[in-house]
Amino acid sequence: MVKITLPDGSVREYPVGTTAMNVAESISQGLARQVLAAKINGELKEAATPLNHDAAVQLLTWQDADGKSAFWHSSAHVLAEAVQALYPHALFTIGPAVEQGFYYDIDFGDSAPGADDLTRIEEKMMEFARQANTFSLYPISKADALDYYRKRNNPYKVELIENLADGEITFCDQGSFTDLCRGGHIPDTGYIKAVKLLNLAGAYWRGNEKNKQLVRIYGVSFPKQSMLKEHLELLEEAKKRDHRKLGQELGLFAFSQRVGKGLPLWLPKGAALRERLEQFMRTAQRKAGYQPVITPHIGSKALYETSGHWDKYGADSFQPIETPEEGELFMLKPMNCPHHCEIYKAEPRSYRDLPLRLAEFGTVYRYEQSGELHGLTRVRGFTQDDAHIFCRPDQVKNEFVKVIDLVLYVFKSLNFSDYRAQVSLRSKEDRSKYIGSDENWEKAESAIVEAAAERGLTTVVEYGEAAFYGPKLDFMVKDALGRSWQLGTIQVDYNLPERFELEYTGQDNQKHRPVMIHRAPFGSMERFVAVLTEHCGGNFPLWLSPEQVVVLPISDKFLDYAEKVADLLNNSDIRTLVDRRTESIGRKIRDNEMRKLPFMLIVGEKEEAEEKVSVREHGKGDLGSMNTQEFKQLIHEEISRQLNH
RNA sequence: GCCACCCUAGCUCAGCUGGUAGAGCAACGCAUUCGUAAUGCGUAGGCCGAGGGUUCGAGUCCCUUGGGUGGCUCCA
Repeated sequence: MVKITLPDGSVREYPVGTTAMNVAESISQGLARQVLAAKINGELKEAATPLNHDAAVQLLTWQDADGKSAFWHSSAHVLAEAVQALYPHALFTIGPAVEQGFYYDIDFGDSAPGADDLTRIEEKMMEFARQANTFSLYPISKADALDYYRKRNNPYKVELIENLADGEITFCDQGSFTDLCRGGHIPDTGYIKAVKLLNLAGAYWRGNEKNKQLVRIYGVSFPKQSMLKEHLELLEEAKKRDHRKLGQELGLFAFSQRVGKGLPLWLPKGAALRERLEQFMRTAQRKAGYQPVITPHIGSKALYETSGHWDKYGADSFQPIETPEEGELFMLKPMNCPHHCEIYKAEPRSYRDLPLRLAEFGTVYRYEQSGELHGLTRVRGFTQDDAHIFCRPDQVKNEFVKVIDLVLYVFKSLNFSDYRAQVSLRSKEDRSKYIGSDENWEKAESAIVEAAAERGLTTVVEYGEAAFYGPKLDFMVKDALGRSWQLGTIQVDYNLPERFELEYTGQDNQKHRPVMIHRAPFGSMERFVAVLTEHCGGNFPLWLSPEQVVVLPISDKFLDYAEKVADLLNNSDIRTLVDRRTESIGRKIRDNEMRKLPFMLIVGEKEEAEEKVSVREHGKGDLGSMNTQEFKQLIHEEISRQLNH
C-alpha cells in the first residue's frame, strides 16, 4: 500500500501502482470527471501516473492554474499534431502553456502559413481532439531520443536533448504525434472542446535575435465551447477600455505621421488632465521637501560621455544635433539625471545640505525600436515626474521610506489597489558587473528591503535584476489586456556620483561621495495617463476630470439661466460648461453621458423659478434638485473625499 | 529592427471572383423649443495611407514605402 497525502492534510491508503485518477474516483465520480492532471510531490504530472511510493498528491481541475496549464500545454501538442499533418516538413521546437493559452514555435522552412491558414489548422486540431487520443508519456534513452530527432533533421530538439541528462528524458505520444516532453498532460485530447488560434508571430529560437526566426502560433483552448465564447467576449470588453480607443473618443491625445511615430500630441482635454496630475504631484513633492528645478531639453554630447550614456546607448538613440560651429554636438536629453548632477555640482555641498531633492517634470527623448511603440505606454518623447535625491549613505533607508510613502499616496489617490512591487537586487553569484563598493550595496539592498517591509509592502524579490549601478524598487500595474507596465520606480545609483565626481564635505571635514536616488512615482506622464485611463475606463475621478459639470438647458429659453449657473460654478473653481445646442433634452443627456461627464445639471422652467438645478450623476442617474450652494458643496465634498484619505 | 495582419469620409465600417465609391454617426443648413440615454428633413464631405507595376480597366492583383495592431526567453 502507498500513503497518499491530499492538500487538506488527510492521508489515504491505496494499493501500489494506483493513479491520481484512481484517487479522484475514490473521492467522487464528479471530481474524477473534472480532473485534468495532478501534482505529485509538487511536480505537474499526468493523472494516469502510477503511484509506487508514498506521495503528496494534488488533483488539478480547470479551477487550478496548473490544471489550465496542463490543458493548454496538451493543446500545444494537438496544435503540433495538426501542423504536422498539414505541413509535413515543419520542424517543432518548443510549445509551452502561457498565462492565457499556449503557443508553439515552429520552423516552417519556406512554406510558412499565413493568418488565413489558422482556421484550417484549428479545424485539423478539432479533428484530432475529437479522436480522444490518450497522452502517453514514456522514458527514452538519450541516444534513442537524439537518433529520433536526427533522423527528422530537427536541430532544435537535438539541441534541447543534448542539454538533458540521460535517464530523465521522456517522450509523449498522442495519436500520430510524438514529442519530447517532460509531462503534465490531460488524460486525452477529447477534453479539448474548443480551440481558437489567435495569431502568428515571429519569435527567435531561444529568444535570441541572432538565431533563426521561427513562426510562433498562439492559441487558447477550453473544455467547453461556451467558455471560448466568454473568453472572446472578455477580450472585446477589454478593448473598450484600451487607452488608445478612449484617448481618441475622449479627445485626450493624438498621433500624427507628420510629427513622427511615438511622439504624442496632447489635446486640450488630455493636457488639462495631465496638468492636474502634475499639479497634484508638485504639491505632494513640495510637502515632501523637494525643490523644483528646470533644465534644458538638450545637453552637449560631452555631458553624456561623462555620464556614460553615450557609450551605452549612443548608437541606438536620436543622433547628435549639429550646430553651425564645426564639431559642436548636442543630444536631445534621454534622461534628466546628468543635468541634475550638474546642478548638484553648481555649489559646494555640506553634509548638512543633504538630502538634496531636485525635482523636474523633465521631457526626454529615447529612440525606442519602432516595434516597441505602443499608444502612450511606450513612446519616443515623454515627460518623467523625475527627481533625484542626493543623500548620505546612512540616509538611504529613510529616503526610501519617504518615496514609498509618496508612491503609495499617489496610488491611493487614484484608486490603484492592484499593483505589484518588485525589489531588484544583485545576482547572488556573479557580482563582478556591479559598480560601487560591496559595503554600500549591502547597505542599500537591506535599506530597500527594510523600507518596503516597514511600509507593509508585499514585494517580490528578484535577484540579478538590479541595474549595474544600483538596486531598485519598481511598481507594476496591469493594463486592460493584462499586460504589465512599470509605473513608479525608485533606484539607487552609485555610478553617476562617481562619474560626475559629486562630493560633499562631511562632519569630519573630509570629502565624501553622496548616494543618488532616482525616482518617478508616475513613471512618466504618458504611461501614467494611459494606465489610469484604462484603470478607470475613462471615468476619471472628479478632481481630475477635464470637465466636471455640464449645464443642460431644457430649451433655448433657459440658456441665460444656464449661463448664470455655469458662471457661478466656474467662479468657485468647478469646471463647468453649457450645452448650448438646440437639441432635445434627451439628446443632450445621452451625448454627455457618452462623453463621461461626471455631473449634468438640467435646468428648465421649474429650476429657474426656484433658483435650483436638477442634478444627474454620470452612470447613476437623477439625484433630484437642489440649489447651487448645495450642489457646490456636494462637488467639494466629493473632491475632498477623493483626495484626503 | 524582425514575423503576421490592418489602413476606404472627422469616427465606426460596407464594397462578391478587377468594371471606376457607399451606409450610420459626427459636421453644416432649415424646421422643431423639447423634462432625464438619439426630433425630422436636407447639404456638404473621399488622389480608397503613399509610390510604382500588371491590365483595355486597380479600392480590389503584384512590388516598394509610410503608419497602425498583436507578438518576439513565461524553456523539452
